[in-house]
Amino acid sequence: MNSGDRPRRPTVSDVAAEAGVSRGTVSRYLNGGHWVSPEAEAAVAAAIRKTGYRINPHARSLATQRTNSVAFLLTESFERLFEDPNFARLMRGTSAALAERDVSLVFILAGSDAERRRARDFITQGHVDGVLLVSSHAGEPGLIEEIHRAGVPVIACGIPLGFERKLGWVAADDTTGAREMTAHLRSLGRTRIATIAGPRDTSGGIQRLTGFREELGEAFDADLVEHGDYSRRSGRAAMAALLERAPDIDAVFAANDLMAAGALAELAERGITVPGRIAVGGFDDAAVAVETTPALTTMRQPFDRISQEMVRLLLEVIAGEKPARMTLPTDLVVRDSA
Amino acid sequence: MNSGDRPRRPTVSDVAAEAGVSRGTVSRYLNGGHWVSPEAEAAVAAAIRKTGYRINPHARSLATQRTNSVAFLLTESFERLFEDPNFARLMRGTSAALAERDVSLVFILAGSDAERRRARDFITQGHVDGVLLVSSHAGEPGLIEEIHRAGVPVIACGIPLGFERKLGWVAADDTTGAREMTAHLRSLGRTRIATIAGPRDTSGGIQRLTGFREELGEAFDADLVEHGDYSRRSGRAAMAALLERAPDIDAVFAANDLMAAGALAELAERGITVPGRIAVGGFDDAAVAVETTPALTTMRQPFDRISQEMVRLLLEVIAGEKPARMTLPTDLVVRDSA
DNA sequence: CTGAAAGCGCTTACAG
DNA sequence: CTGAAAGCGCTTACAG
Repeated sequence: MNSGDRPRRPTVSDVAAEAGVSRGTVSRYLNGGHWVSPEAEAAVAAAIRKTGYRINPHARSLATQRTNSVAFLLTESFERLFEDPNFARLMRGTSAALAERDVSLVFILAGSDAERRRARDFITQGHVDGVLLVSSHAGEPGLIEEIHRAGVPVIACGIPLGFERKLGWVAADDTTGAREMTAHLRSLGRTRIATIAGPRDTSGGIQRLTGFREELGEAFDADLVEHGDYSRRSGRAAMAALLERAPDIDAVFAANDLMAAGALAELAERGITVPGRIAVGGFDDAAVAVETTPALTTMRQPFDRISQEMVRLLLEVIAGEKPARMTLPTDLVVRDSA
Repeated sequence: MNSGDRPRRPTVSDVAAEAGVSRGTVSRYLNGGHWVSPEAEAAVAAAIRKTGYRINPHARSLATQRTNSVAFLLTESFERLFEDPNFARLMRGTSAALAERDVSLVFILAGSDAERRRARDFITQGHVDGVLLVSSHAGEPGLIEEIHRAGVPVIACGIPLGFERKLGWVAADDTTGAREMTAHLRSLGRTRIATIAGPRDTSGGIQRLTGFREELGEAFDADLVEHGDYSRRSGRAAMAALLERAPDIDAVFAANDLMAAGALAELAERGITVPGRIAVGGFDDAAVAVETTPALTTMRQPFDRISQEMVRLLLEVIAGEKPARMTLPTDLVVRDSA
């Protein structure tokens, strides 16, 4: 630490001396209080109060081989982090779930190669007990591979392409969700349904497109598919492209709400009514869904549940169990756009 | 860690044995390579490669009493973090500056009481060598006090109200910046200049208002002051209130760009031309400044410089020096709104 | 330049 | 229920 004149921090030995017990007893008190008599317990508690003792996490980690902290690893850029609200929801959800169990969360952003290298070093060095892997893109197989090979427990958010069998994960049922939205659009009498799909290197992007295609069956028209990168801007561009190509479309399923919002902006600019002439459906039920005009009809992803399960599964793996996989259902939320 | 069948991680002893040197030599190699012969160096390097040795950070921290990591402590809610882009810029800037010196950053959000308690425990327990304190509000004197009392080095971003003498900090020259913007507005011939001030419990809010008042001198009219909380919405509401109270204002200085953007939205809705009838000036030069219509004239805060200096000063304090304070100038950026 | 040894502050069988 | 002792994996004077 800093200034040399800072008094030495009290240790278990100081507490033990003060309480008139052994260090072992103090340690037992610190770790749940099992096998310590009421008298000893009281004495130790008083001694801790009196000395102002604080446990030294490094000494403890060295002895236990545990850090009691996990990493939230986001392989995205700063820009994406702040643009896509889903990340914030996952951060908040996992952070809360972890707090309840008293394990701390260290947040790691690895958008560039240099950052990925540092993240790999940090994680494989043993700074954390496990990692919550959050990133839509399949990218960084190298990073994930190295973390996995180092034996560090990992639970991914969404299906980690290329690692679906090796890692545990919890994902929303994208295929079924996409089918449900598509069916909803058809139930409205729409027949020329287009989709603004997500990135091809994300499981969500792939599966939502699959669900869309499956539900449409014979009615599926490859010309009515345009890909975006989940950003608002890309949704707007995709909508424009779709309109040029097929002016007769009467509905659009966007693979996330941000792109749906972009599409809505493009339609508004062109004076095309929603849902009058074109119905629009999104995915996520992000905050933006209620801020657009008209408000978005969308598929709700259970982010809180996803966060909780990720934490639960990760803690299980850390405790020595084999990694589990979990798929959670989504819900149709009907608002005004479709 | 987890599965009991994971092979034991190699230690310095393994490397030493492999290289045919002592553990001390391996350690010296690991810490800069001073006082180790070229032969020993080569042998150790080879042994590390062969064994796949990774340093154990906890053992090292226990021995050195250093963690080689610092905290980025943000006493704001998740909502604010994602709404105010300044936080993201500071995160990125400090993160980059720290990466260069190979110290890691642990990000801590302490918006609620429970989170503040956890943050305090984490920090005073010795998980990090120091903290970069980022939060506009004076709030949490308790948290700051306890961290300070525990002897943990702290450098604040902006002047930490109540701790301006105790902690080191680096701040933009808010008073001068506000004066400059106000002078710019007057130079445009505006005479009824209002301000949407920042929160009263932030040094930025206070000082930008002070600069505004000082520059106006006799012309200052307390009726033309409305306070916001730095959010876009509050800027819009403040603009509306100002207009109700004084329909004749011909210029507005908003204490940050987000509020300026809110004000612009309100003016647009009322069909009031900018800068035609009312000129609008902001503060920050955030990304939003070039996205509004018209583009915002604003005071640029040197966030990159602020980030770098914060890191430099914190590392100094950690190294044992007394905390320094630093005020950085801002620059007028003239665009279209004033 | 190098090695032996002590020390950093905990935890955890083990014996009692 | 409790204490003595070993061990976790490094670093750092110290002596050579």
